[in-house]
Amino acid sequence: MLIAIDENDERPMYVQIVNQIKEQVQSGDLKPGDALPSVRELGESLGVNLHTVHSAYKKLREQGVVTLRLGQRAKIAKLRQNPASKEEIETVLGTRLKELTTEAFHLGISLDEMRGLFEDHLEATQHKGAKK
Amino acid sequence: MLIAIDENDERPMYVQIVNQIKEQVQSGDLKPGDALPSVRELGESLGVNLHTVHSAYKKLREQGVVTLRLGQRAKIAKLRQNPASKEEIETVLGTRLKELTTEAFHLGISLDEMRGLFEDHLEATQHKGAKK
Amino acid sequence: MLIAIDENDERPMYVQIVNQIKEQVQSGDLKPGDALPSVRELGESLGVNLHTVHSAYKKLREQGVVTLRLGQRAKIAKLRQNPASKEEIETVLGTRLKELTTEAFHLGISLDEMRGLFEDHLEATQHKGAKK
Amino acid sequence: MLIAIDENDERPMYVQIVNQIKEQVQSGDLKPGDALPSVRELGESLGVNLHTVHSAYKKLREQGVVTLRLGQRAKIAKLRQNPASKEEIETVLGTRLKELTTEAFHLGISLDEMRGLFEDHLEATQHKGAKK
DNA sequence: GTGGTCTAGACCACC
DNA sequence: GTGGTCTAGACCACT
Repeated sequence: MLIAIDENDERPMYVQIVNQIKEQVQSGDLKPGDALPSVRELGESLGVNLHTVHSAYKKLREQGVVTLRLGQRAKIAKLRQNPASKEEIETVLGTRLKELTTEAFHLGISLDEMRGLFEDHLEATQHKGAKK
Repeated sequence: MLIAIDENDERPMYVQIVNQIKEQVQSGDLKPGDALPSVRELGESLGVNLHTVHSAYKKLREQGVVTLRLGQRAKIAKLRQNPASKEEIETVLGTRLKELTTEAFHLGISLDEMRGLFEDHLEATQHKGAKK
Repeated sequence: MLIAIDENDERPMYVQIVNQIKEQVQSGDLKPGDALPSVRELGESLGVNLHTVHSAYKKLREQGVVTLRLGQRAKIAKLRQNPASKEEIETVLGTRLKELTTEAFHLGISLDEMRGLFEDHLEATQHKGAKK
Repeated sequence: MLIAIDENDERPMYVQIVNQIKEQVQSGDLKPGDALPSVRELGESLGVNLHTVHSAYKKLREQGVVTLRLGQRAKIAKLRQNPASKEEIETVLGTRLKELTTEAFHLGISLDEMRGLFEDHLEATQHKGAKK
């Protein structure tokens, strides 16, 4: 469990924690059934309020990434079997994709360069997943 | 100038305005030199306070998308000629790309499907840009 | 944190706040990681609205001088390691240098006197930085 | 008389006009007694309102750079004989010098580099003055 | 009429 | 408690 708060990242701390845990699930560092550190442990090691860690865990439960049970540690949930509906995918990812390319455009990047960046990223992700 | 505030969109109104104007610059609907509506006009037509529009315009200026000068309407700035540094690109887009694929993973989408979505979006963007 | 609004200074209050904080970072009175007063506190102590302080803090964030995160006090950011590009330096400082000497000329000051003034100022700055 | 409004320069147009005329007086392009273009001429050639040019000329008169007489063109005034008092110099230039070095500091420029920049600028100014 | 600054007060999300 | 957003209304400087 390597989680770190990036001071330069302006997003709320709990969002950073959520994202990093989700990334570790994706990469395979965390597998279904694995226990997460207790709220207290993680809070201490990150130097943040327990409250903050707790709201991160709650968010992860909402998204079906972890399961929480009173008195027990949070556990990574089973991966979802059935993929989201096309509609949901479009709503959640479509907007973000659009914004990503708009952002790229205003940074002066061509669509082809963007494509390259995306491919590189996808490959890196695949390899990372493979080696685990 | 077609801008609309989506009440269901949880992001701040001024961010929605910023994004939509940036999209219109990307699509070619707005070209360098074009004048934007005054903060009062746009505010009225959107049913929001002029200050909200103003903060959107300020954000756009920060990002080099528009130029603001006292006494004159906001104008679309000329497009940046030299693309951002590799570093900046990586910081700004890299993180977002990573999160996008993580999001996709947790929606149960394979990387190949993700690639398809991305390609579709890129093509749509290219055609839109071309037809203008 | 000694900040004061100069009523005779025609520049906006928020700019004065920005400048004074940047000076204190330069002099070493404020160091990376140091927390700034809350917008409410500083506003009260200066006798200005908290929004005025807030817009100063936002400007400082734009310039990379402070980091802002919801729920936490503004903090002095770590100093930039890699200096600005020659281009940026020329645009930002070149114009101001040019105007400074033009101003000096019209005040009847010779370039040599100007040089003296500049040297004096530079030395004063160095000593101030050194003694901290 | 080569004057141009820089669209990227956020300062008021009249300020840009004022500065450019003062620079041309400094460089020797404009000499005491020289007539400036009429408000109408300059306004047309710059594509700005007469009002804007007029307020620039008024500002120049305030600063003793030009003389205005009803029905006549603005004329470059005699250069000031007696330099400004030390006090005035310190008030006008001291603050700006301080801000310049603070700006430089936050751009990651060392005081020595700053010194170099200043020297370069001063030399360029001297040569320009000399060749006229 | 345009953007820019300031005040005032509200409510929210985060820590 | 903190900063972030939004409203509302005032006044100013610039075009």
